[in-house]
Amino acid sequence: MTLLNELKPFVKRLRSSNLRPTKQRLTICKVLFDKKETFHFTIEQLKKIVEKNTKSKVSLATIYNTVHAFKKKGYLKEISLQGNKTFFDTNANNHHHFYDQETGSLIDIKNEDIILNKVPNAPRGKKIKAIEVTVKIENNNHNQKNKNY
Amino acid sequence: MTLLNELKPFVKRLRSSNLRPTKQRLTICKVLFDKKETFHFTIEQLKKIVEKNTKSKVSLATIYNTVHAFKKKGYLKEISLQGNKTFFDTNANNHHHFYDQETGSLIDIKNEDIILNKVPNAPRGKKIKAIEVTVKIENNNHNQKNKNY
DNA sequence: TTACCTGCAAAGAGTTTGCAGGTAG
DNA sequence: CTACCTGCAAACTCTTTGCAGGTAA
Repeated sequence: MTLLNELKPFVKRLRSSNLRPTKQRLTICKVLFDKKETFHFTIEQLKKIVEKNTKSKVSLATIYNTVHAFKKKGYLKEISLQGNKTFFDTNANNHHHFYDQETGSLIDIKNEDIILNKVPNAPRGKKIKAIEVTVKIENNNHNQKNKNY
Repeated sequence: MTLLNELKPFVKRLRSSNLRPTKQRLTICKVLFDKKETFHFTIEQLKKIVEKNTKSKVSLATIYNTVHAFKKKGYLKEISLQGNKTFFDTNANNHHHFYDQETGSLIDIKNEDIILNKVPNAPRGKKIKAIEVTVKIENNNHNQKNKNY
């Protein structure tokens, strides 16, 4: 395939992870990593975006394969949320989120905007691997709405 | 049915929630609320415990119905975790957890053991509904083990 | 009697897997 | 040529729903 310059870093990244740089994977890389802001997605959403980019269908299995490979390599992080859908985050560092359950939207919280002043000791025989804070948000007028029920 | 004294509070609780105190629901109540410590469970786990208690089968649909009714009433809380299974917690107050992903076990963190010193402002038009901290833990020797891979 | 509840089975939603054909190296 | 990858469909897991028969009030 034609190797555009903009794709070279992704080819390199894939190669160094023992993943062949296929057309599908390069598009997924471009969607995921070619942006300044981190971004949050479900498998279904990613599939739609990738298909819009390539203007052709991509198999669900390929999306799952690639996302899981990237997760294993540490390029993506799976996010803990209520509900059945799995969210992923292109910011693989430990950080925190706002979560609006009504809309399903996720927003990064800058690390300096949350300060944990006290952290418990891990249970015997265990150690702390990561700390994740989820700040659940809702519309300002939520209570008023609820008064009708 | 025979109304044992120990069940009376549950009958009352169910009645006040407009739920009929059936045999199944009373057993579920006993399993969930008749203990000093809070407890964490999946639907599947609760089903097994309830069946052991009643020494008879209970329908999955009944477990789901009842757990969701209790959640709506505020007796149970759904917990945010990675993965496909939904966990519930008999401690419906806002509090935090240790989560060991290797074993799937959840442990409450006492509220005073986590102090958030700084909390971000909610995005425009939104307000904070709850803050949940998940402290992911793993075995102490986890890194050593991984050195083999 | 009436409204509600249970159990079963079917249906849904999200995810994973097996395999035949295709592609990178 | 060989190992790996893609796409499709089937399978799986967890959850929800529809409905007939049963139970509380």
